[in-house]
Amino acid sequence: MSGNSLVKPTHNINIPRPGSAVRGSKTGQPIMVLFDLLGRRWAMGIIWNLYETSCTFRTLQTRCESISPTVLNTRIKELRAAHIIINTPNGYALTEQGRSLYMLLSPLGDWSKEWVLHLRE
Amino acid sequence: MSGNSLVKPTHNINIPRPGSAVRGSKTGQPIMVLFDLLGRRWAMGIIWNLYETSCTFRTLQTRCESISPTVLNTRIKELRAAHIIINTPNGYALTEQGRSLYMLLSPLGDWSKEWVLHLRE
DNA sequence: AACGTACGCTACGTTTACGGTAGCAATACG
DNA sequence: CGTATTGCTACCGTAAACGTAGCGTACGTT
Repeated sequence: MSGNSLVKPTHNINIPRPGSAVRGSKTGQPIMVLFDLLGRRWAMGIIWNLYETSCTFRTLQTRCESISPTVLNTRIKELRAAHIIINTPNGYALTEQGRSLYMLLSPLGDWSKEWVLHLRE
Repeated sequence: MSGNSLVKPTHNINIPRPGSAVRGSKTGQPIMVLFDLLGRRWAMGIIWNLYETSCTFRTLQTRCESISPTVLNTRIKELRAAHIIINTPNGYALTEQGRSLYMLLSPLGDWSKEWVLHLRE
């Protein structure tokens, strides 16, 4: 499945692809494909943690405080297939696209702080 | 449509709350709490679909092409608890905060289109 | 060579989330 | 009365995620 020649997976990973499939969107609108990709546990957290510095599998695992290696590996495969992260000699890093995606996610940081304050009331 | 029928959840829903818990973040950083909330299936899709017009439970279910009522109801409870959506006489709608959150998610629409084009190569 | 260490990653069993279908109670209207 | 639509729940099977353990490789040190 998904003619992407990655390492043979333990259990089949279902990488969101535009135009077909993706959980729930028959039309395969790009935004829904993206939401499918980002709406998986730890996906955005990984992007967030990779922006400052690239890092190895294990340090990434440490930064995401409690992610299992199984899920981390799955997310890595998905995000690599999506060309959002890449494996460099220095470890995993955001691609150019990944960095541009981070720039869009970045404002959520400030928003979440305001949001938390508002929820406290 | 009756206003607020009382909430009697079948299975306990675990609503992300700042400061404690949330899947994987012991520190409870706001951004991680938000990622926990948005990184659940259909969460962002619901926000996306509610921006144009507010709509009822069933129409929302229709707009999200294949969401089960169980999950939709769970997401609604979570997003309501987070003050991102609200139940109005006209159906469910984004709150002021929800709309400001949408404004941040909105650029992802264009980004995803570019991203899809890049993936096709 | 033998040792320790860190690396990316997998196996596997348990728990949790999600999907799919059915259906209930409440409201509205004929 | 009947029917239709609403929000929402029950149930159950499947898929995703967690937690722990460990493999194989590549280093550096002694």
